[in-house]
Amino acid sequence: MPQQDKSEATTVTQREREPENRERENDDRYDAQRVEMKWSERWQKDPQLYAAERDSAKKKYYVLEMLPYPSGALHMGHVRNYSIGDALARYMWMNGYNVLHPMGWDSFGLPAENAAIQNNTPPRQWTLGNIAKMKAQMNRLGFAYDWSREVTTCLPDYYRWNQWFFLKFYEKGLAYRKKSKVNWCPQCATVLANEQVLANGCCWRHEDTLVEQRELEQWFLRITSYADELLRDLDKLEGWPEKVRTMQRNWIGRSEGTLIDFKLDYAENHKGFGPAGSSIGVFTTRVDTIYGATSVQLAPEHPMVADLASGNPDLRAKVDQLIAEQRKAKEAGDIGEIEKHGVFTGRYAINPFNHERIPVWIANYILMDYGTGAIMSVPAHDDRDYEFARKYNLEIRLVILPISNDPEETMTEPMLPFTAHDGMLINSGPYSGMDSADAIKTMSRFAEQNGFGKATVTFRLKDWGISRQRYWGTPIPMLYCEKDGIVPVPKQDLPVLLPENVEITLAGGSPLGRVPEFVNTTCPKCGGPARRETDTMDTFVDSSWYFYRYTDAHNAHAPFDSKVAQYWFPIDQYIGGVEHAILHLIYSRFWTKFMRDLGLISNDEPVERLFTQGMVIKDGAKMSKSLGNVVSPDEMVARYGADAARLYSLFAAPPDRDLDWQDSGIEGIQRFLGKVHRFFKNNPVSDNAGWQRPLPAQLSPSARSLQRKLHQTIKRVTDDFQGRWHFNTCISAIMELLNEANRRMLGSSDVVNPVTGEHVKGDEIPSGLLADVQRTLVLLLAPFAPYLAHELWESIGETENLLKAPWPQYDAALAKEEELEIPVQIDGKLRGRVVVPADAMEKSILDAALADEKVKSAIAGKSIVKTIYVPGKLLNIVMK
RNA sequence: GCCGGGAUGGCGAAAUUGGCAGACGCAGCGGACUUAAAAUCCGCAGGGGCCAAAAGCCCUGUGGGGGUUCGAUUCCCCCUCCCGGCACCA
Repeated sequence: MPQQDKSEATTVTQREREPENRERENDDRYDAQRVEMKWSERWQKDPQLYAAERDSAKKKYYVLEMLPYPSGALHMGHVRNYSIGDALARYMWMNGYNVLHPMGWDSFGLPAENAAIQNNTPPRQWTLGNIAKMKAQMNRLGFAYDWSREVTTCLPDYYRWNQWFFLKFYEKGLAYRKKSKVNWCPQCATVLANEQVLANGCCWRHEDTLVEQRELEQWFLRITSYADELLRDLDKLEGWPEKVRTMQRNWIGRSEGTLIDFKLDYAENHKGFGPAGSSIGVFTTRVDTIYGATSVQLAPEHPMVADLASGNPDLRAKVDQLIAEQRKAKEAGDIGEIEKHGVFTGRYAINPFNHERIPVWIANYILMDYGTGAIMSVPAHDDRDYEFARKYNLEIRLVILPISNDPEETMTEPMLPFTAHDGMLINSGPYSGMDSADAIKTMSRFAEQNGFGKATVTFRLKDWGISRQRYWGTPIPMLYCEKDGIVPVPKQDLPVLLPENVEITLAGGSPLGRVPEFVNTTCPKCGGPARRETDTMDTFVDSSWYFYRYTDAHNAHAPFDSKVAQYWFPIDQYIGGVEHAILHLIYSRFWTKFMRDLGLISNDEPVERLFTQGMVIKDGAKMSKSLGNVVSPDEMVARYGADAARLYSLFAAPPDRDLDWQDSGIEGIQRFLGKVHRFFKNNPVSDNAGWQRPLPAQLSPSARSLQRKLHQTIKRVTDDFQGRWHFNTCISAIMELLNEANRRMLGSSDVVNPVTGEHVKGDEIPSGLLADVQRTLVLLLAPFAPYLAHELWESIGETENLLKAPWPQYDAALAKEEELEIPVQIDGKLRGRVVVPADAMEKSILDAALADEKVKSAIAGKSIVKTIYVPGKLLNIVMK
């Protein structure tokens, strides 16, 4: 093998550095570092290598991995994510698809500002430096990306289109301003992100300063306008994990119910009503229980509370305490377990159905941001209301009885609270006797006809607040003019550039507000002085549509060309961590629907198939600096090579499960790669061998068995790619093929035993079959271990580009077993085995089984009741 | 508390989901090669018992308990523990 000699020569310098290696003239260890560097250099010289084809007649395939935040270095989760995507991209190339496999950088965000303060480096410089480092890591790992389409979200040629989209949202009435709460640290005098608020509610930099809530005017996108469609279309996403669809369904949280107005009792309000008005709007899904309402409960932050507490410092103080309890529970994430507290306001409201006067309470378990922030409390038919009523001795009134198929049970008093939805009304005036479903409809209609309510649908989903009081993000392209008010930046003036050389401190509010040349501008309407918006956009804006930009990454006139996007979309396979199951994936879906309504695209959904991979953990815990269990990809690549790191991340667990990283495991993979390499080196195929598949009739039983294994392996690997993506079993199958081939070749006269040097005469493996096995091994390995695969491909004299070489096909007839070993069970217990021809009938198998000594002794003295034969699998004889 | 996902040898896992439990790999043990080691190759290996040992045979075993079935890791009911998500959603 001439290539072998050449490559030996290139390692001379390395050998001189390690003298003991000189003795290893016959050392056949695989030098992964040398081979990988060689190919990496070659690949990077050809920028067109992984480029998607334009105007291709092939079928398209868009495979995408979630783009990383350029934190400075890849972690093992990235390696796993990209190894999955890269294997798929390579497999699809080999199957003749026009593959789009791009990569980019989600490069705006908080860490760049933190780094700027710590290292006194401008965010842009820090970010672009990290991108360069991580890109080099990706190239070293051998990921096949079309870098000509690279998207970097922090650059103006990308974020100008964020601004463009924002103006489109504004034009369509889907972007609006409203007051909203932010975390405010009085020491820093600035807004904090949630992650900058410690668990005890204090500032991350001032651990004894309590974070306050402040109201600021902020921009919102009206995602709720699409709530119904976002929910409905989840049913169409059959290529998504059911888990993610369920999570999104719950997140959108549609519920049908009724709005009912409870008027405050005027007699109690002789002073008149406050700014919040004279009635409390309540949302309920169970208007049928309204005759059982014995109080109205307000969220502590409900506008009415301010009216009721004005001039009542005692009440005000109690309310403030409820607010504090609620906030604490929310921050700790256990709002579901809050210890229920409430306070009676001293006022009453009127139930519009029975004109009953019921007390108005304020309670810490009522949330302002769901429904109307007020409920009617029906203790007999709601768990939480029941618990609250028991605690404060409020009346509990039964108004629903169970309906049962068993007449005995119907009309008996149920255990309280009785929350089933299919009951019958009692004590409910004219509605008594109706079933719940009918009553809900009839009572909603009655409320609507009488002007005190209506049937309605509410969502848990809230509008998307996109304003951030930070520097490193897309400037929101809006102006504030004294004369004309809020004025959008004209589209021809985009992009609104993020100024450079801004001093980043964490104090004093939004950094852009301190740059006069940014803030001060002129109004495009009146020419008078105007102020720019100084908030920037949430980085989820960037990631909501970046995958469209990949299709046309250098378009200077539009976010992308519609025709080009139409060709590539929807994304055929999207791969990423399950932590993005809600926010990123719901915003992306929203953005797609908005773009469709603008006429930019014609798909309703961005992603056809979604795959959520498991986490990479170490010693049973998530990798983190504080635990000291971080595994660095660079170190793994330096020690074992990129192929080994990639292969191990696919082999150690099925990709949807968590992966517990073990260094000893990757050593095993390194051994396997060396074994593959040695198999080729020890079994060179003579030049004229070719790789025509030998016919089975020409083969000895031993050779035939190797051929069978070969075709079975192709089938297993192919099936797993088509189906469930259990790459761990794909790789096991390839290992088995190699083991089998090694065993057979060791017995073949073609080769000497590498250890003993003996020639062992055994079964002849014809070189045609050997060539077939070697060629197929390379092809099967190509998606998983591209470096070694390319090296071996070249070493067997192939000149075609392995990247586009056709994926091997298996022959079902050659894969079929000729003989089967059928386990024989007596009463379900294994008692023997018989070897039969693959096409044997049940009768002959039974005869063979009954002739077996062990079976004979097991059935002695009993009689056969029946036999069950599962073709090709098992024979069970049932005795009596 | 709710929703979702899990639990299989010393470890990661497999059994394409009613049909031989533990493929493949790690760690381990024994052997070959070597002055020795590394590397490599071959073999053993769920647990327990019968047995001096081996061969062989038997019992038992997929978080726990029950059920359906000729047969259950797989289906049904109950329970325990672990991971992820969350919003007491009216």
